[in-house]
Amino acid sequence: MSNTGPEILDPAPPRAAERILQAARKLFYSDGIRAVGVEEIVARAGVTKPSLYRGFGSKDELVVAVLKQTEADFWARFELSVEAHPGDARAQIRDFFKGLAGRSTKADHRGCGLSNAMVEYPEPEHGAHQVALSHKRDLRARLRALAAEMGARDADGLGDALLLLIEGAYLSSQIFGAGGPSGVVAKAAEALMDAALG
Amino acid sequence: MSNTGPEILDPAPPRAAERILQAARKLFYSDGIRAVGVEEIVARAGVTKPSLYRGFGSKDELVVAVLKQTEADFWARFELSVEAHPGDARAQIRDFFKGLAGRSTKADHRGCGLSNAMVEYPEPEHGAHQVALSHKRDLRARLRALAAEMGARDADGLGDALLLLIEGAYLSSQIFGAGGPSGVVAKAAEALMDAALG
DNA sequence: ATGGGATGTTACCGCTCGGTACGTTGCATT
DNA sequence: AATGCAACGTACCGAGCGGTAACATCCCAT
Repeated sequence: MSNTGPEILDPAPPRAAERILQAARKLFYSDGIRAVGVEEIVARAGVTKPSLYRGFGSKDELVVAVLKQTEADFWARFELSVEAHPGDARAQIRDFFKGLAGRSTKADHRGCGLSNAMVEYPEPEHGAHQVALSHKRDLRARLRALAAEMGARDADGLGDALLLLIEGAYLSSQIFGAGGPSGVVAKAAEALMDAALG
Repeated sequence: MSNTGPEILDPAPPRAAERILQAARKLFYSDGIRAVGVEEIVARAGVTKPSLYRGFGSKDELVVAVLKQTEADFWARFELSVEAHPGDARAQIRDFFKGLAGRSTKADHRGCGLSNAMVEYPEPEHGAHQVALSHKRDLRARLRALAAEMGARDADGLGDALLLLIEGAYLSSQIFGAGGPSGVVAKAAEALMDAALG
């Protein structure tokens, strides 16, 4: 009642830009980027349009900011799998695929926001395209490196094959929802690794 | 100069609706559906807007018509692989994956228009979503049936794994362009079939 | 030759989009 | 208490969207 001073439990009330970023991320992910207008974003964020354009120069810049955060979260999850099994590349991959299988078989999952952005923005000039492409290139290199680390004969081939499974799980998850083919992604990855290590 | 009669070299000038359908298909495929306006479509088709709305009730209906044609072409290609190797399910799959690998590693390839439509239209009510989903369900069933036909222990598992590779190639092709991971999709499919047949 | 379907032409509608000029609030500092 | 300043809201804009009305024209079949 009488607490008029700075809020202790929430000392930094989320700035408008942060609320916009989170609202945009949810909406872009679930509905698609082009399908969501700035009006809907600010409404969901509980702010107004000028706040969006003060924090971000344009909708496109907001899209880029959202995708960069998506990428950061991806790598955070990925490194979690890596750190869980130090020095064991195959166990790291196995761990990651296990998590992927779990996420990809949940209803309303929409795969990878970065992959989806590549579908929505084929033009190489677009910022969204560039962020997503750069991330996928990094992922490809990372998978190839892990494949080499686990001693695969054709490391690049195994890394690429694993990437195909990952992207396939992303796409299939939003096509089929729960009970889709993504349920077998971890087992398929095992089979490919078996074959490449044999 | 004096040729005012019917054109001999082009005796059946394509009806407006047909030209619109083909123009829309190219544009939707290369640029994305939401990114293309009706004005651009009729310009490319060399017709005018009322012709579009006489042949198709709305843009959404045109989208559905385009996707249905895309689906028909897909099955035509698929059956070509099947008929090329009567009674040999594994050879049929191998043939299809070979063609898939070839297409998916060409620059400017944009994967599967039906998969892309699922990304652009997550809402189950949308006609584009329904056409694409129905097709993917059919494809899943078909792959599972072929896996059973070739004697896989876990036929459903193999069929789903092959579907993951296919969708992965679709997505990867438009992410990486030429030289992408889709180049290994046929080899990966072989490895999975080997593992499932023992 | 003539009627009718399909097409082209032109102009327009309402709506929503991304984006902005300008006024208002609230809080820290002095 | 007055001031300064950053953050926010109100109200608006031009453009492009999907879609339509009304009318002229072409071409083919009868």
